[in-house]
Amino acid sequence: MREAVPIHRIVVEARELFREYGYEGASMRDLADRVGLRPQSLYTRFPSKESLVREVLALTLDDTLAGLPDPATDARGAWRTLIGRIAETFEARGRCVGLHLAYGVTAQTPDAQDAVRSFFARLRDAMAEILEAGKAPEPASVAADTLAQLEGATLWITTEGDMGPLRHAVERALYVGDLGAEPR
Amino acid sequence: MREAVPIHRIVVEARELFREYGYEGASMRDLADRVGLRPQSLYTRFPSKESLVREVLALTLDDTLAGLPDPATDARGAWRTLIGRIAETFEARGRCVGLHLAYGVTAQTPDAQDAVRSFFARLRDAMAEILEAGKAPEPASVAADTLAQLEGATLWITTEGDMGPLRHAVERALYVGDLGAEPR
DNA sequence: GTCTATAACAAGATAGAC
DNA sequence: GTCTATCTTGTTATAGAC
Repeated sequence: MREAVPIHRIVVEARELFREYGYEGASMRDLADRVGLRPQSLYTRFPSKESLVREVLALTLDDTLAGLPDPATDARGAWRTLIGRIAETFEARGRCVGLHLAYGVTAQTPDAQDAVRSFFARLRDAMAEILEAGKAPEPASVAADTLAQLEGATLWITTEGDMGPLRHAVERALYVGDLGAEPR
Repeated sequence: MREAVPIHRIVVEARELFREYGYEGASMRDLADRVGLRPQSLYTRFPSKESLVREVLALTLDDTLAGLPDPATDARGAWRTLIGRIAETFEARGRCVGLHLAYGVTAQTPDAQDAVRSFFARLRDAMAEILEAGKAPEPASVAADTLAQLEGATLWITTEGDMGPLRHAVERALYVGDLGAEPR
């Protein structure tokens, strides 16, 4: 009897595929190959390819937000850690799964579309909460703008391997999160 | 004998499909349906689906840059017109074809990948040229950052229909292009 | 240039044995 | 939980008539 493949492993590999190839470009066959299963065996763990989107984004949100410093006592540290995590992932992987899925899922997969919307809304809200705890003005708007700038910078990583725009986006992000800290 | 379908029409419809569904998600059958042809007839006009990427992006670059004010005599006007065109397209269509293709084409379609890289490099260079004519500092870097910020803002249009981040990105873009104009 | 017909293949998903 | 086998559909692309 063969060792059962951990579900976490499947979701992690699915994330790699979605990030690199997008929703349409990722196939259940490729995923099965990566985890050493037959394609059909995936369907005993997940009802459909579409359902993988929610799993992938739930894992990613958890990776991003778990164990952050408490915004109430260390808003600046929470902000810097969060921005750092996002930027590190973009640098290491070259792109964002969430953005690829945001562009890649359509009304034909409404559950996946909802999962994407929910993912970004939660991430933005977590960012806004930190900014608010740090007494930054317009936290919701600034959170959305900051996330957009980080995401947009992945364009240059993907097309040219240029990390410059991401680094600039990180600098701007750290600056807006510094309000309330000692003056510079 | 039936009227021949203009090639421009096919490329325009291909652009809509690529923008909405991405490279993998767009099918030659869908494209054929849109222009009123059989899928097979497309192959007398284009050697492959991959070749459409270059055509679509060439058309888009032309739409974006054609007839701009001369940067040498009106850098501020050229910049404002260019940013306005990009932003209008993003607002009207909700997303950017170029970004969808940047994420969506892989090493398996190297010609398409090169077309995407070339598209963004040319657009950035055109923006940098305008900034340089307007005596803005670090034109190449600022051009790349500006384009990244506009692109990133489409995340919120796609997921939530929120135009706020795009409008903020436009404001920042117009600000950096105002250097050299009368002080504010 | 467009058509009909078809090739050659890969996709997501299901049934039932072990 | 994983397997073999199979179904159904959709994909890009080609051959040849008109």
